[in-house]
Amino acid sequence: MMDAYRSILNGSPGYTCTGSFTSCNNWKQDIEKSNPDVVLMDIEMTGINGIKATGLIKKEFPGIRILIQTVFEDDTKIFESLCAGANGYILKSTSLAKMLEAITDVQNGGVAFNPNIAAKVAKLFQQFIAPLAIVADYQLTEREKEILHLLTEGMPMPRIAEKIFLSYHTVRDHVKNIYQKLHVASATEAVAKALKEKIV
Amino acid sequence: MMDAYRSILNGSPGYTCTGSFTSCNNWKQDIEKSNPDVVLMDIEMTGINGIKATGLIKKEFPGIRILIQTVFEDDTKIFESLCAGANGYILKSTSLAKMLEAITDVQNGGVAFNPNIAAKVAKLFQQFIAPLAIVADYQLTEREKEILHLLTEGMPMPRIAEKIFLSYHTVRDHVKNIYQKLHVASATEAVAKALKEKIV
DNA sequence: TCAAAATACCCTCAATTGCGGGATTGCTGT
DNA sequence: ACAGCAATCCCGCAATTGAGGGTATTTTGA
Repeated sequence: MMDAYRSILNGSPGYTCTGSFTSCNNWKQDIEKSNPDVVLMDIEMTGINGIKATGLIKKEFPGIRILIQTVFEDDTKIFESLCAGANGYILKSTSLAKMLEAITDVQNGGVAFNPNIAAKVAKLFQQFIAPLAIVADYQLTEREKEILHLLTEGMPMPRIAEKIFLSYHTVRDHVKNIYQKLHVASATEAVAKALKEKIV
Repeated sequence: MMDAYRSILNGSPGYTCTGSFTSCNNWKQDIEKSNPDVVLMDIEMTGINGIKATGLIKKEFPGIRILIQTVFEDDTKIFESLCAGANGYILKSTSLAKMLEAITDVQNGGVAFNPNIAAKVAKLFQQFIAPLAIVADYQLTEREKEILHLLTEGMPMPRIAEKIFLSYHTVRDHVKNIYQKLHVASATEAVAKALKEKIV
């Protein structure tokens, strides 16, 4: 398998395989010895897996570009690869021409995704970011926001009163109003809503 | 310009241009009349801009796939397009062959990015999502996680006890242990920590 | 196999909170 | 000028919570 890739790459003008390794156990020496522009990384590996290795290599050699190549198409792996700093994620089923194209793209500073992988990335993006973008407005006054913020720090009302030089009673009144505006009935609920809908 | 695209598409086997419009002011009728598989969307438009239009179309016609095509390459536009539900983002400088390929990919359920756009998407991903992924581990047991979760819903302990068929006392014991493990001293603090560090 | 967890249950007391009232001041918009 | 509202202060009662004690069963790992 490895030798197949090696032959293909070396047989393609413009590409040279500077090394191939079956494990990431000696990744540091391997990288230093073969000195690649682009690493074709397999996720499924004994010992250190490809995603972990990607993180390690990126930390040690930020200039090296890493293209993940795998049979897996699941969200978690894609997610983790992106977090680890991978410069691309292509499936092993990808045609040779596309693979060489991806390597070139990655070497030129781009990031390569299969269209269906890109779809998953976009989906992940929407899943995680879109909820963050909706900032609900409950018309809280400045005081109320201030107190709500201190509540989200876990500060009990007596402490809050001391901190912002208000009477304990006043703080409790503000909290009462906050509950009304947020339609909640307890501090934990208010804090949860504040953090989930990032009102703080 | 528009006519150029129309001719190119109609001249390419497998592609048909069912309509082209200079604004998104009548997007609904336009879509209904032309009934496209894929919309090639321009961001720069008078009236409703392409990103807003993408959001509107996606809401009204979830099945229609939208490929953003623009001269802009800035992070904000890419970010917004993704949030609006775009199925691709390619530059106008993209070659014709690549553009047709992108349209096909998008029609087949994929998402199309130029390699450098994909690089920006990956960067955005790492910027916004990776920080969210650091999940602190406080060695909570299943029960504790369950109860902590209910706390983050704003449920008071007596209700939690009913809900999970435990004695009120037991729930309080678990909560005590949670406080110990999270190094907090109140429900609001625990909820705040749980949500901020997404332990839930 | 045996100790350590996890799980479950119970009690008490003081602190905190939720909720119902009532009151004053100062600013804003009509 | 006056209603409306934010902001401030106060009281009391009942419910909930935090912190301290104690016990027993089951599961789990060294």
